[in-house]
Amino acid sequence: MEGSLSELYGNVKYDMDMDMEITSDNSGDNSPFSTTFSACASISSPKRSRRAIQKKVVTFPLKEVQGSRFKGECTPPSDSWAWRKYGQKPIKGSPYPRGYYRCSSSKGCPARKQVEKSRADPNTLVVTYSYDHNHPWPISRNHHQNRHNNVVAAAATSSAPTTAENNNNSTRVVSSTCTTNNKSMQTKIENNHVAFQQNNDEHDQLLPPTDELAWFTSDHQILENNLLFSNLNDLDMEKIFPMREEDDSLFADLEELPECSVVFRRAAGVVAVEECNLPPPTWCGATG
DNA sequence: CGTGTTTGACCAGCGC
DNA sequence: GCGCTGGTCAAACACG
Repeated sequence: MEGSLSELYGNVKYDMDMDMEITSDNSGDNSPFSTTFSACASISSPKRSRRAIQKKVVTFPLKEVQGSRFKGECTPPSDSWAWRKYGQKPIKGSPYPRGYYRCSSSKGCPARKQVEKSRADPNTLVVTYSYDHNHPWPISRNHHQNRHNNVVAAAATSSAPTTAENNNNSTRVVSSTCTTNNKSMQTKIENNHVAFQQNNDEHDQLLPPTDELAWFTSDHQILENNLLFSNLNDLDMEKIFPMREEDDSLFADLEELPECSVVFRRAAGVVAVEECNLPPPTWCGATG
């Protein structure tokens, strides 16, 4: 959950150098999460190397975690990634052990994360993600297919003309199909794709624009930013957000999307995220 | 059988 | 060089 949480929620800190820190304050954001990027002393990468690499720290209020399906001591909240625990160590000065996880979504993936309770606040769970700083932060379960796109072009087909941006020969297209007459919904979608474009240089991820709406994939995989729904099972989701017949026609237009595309939907709208001009994979090696 | 967890051992970095 | 600390390995085990 964190990958997206980091971008979608909370106060974000960038610490790209040992002594430099850039803080971005999302004022007005009610998010309970906070995120820190840093490139100080290290975790992982080359074996046992402590060289400087980029890492990202996300804190979760433990009550939020416990309120979801992820209950228990230091169980990390879901980030729609597959993580495999490979170690746990007691940390000096902290009454709580630190769990070590590596990404198991793809063979050879260098992504790591550490999970521990905050020693200062036992009600806070601290998750530290670490990657080689040339690599994007993984966000969705499909990151291995989609991570290598660093430009976003957004188009709301319901109301706005298709726009596209190109950078580094890589393009991502976000097309929003609105099926409702609800003007408020259309406005939200339009605002979303604008925000998505504005932030695309930092968002090497395959997610629809961030908003207060609840987006999830067509197969009811709940997106990371929907903690409220994270404790619902597929049956519950089907009851709450039934796949209507008319949705099939909506998705018919998406048949031309590349195989790596992910379709996000909502109760009254559909967002298709399309990947174009995929460059060769540079990170995990495994792609769709 | 494949995947994930547990846990003791191993090893690199760092401070003294 | 030595010891401490933290990150990783890998065997054993659990589970579906």
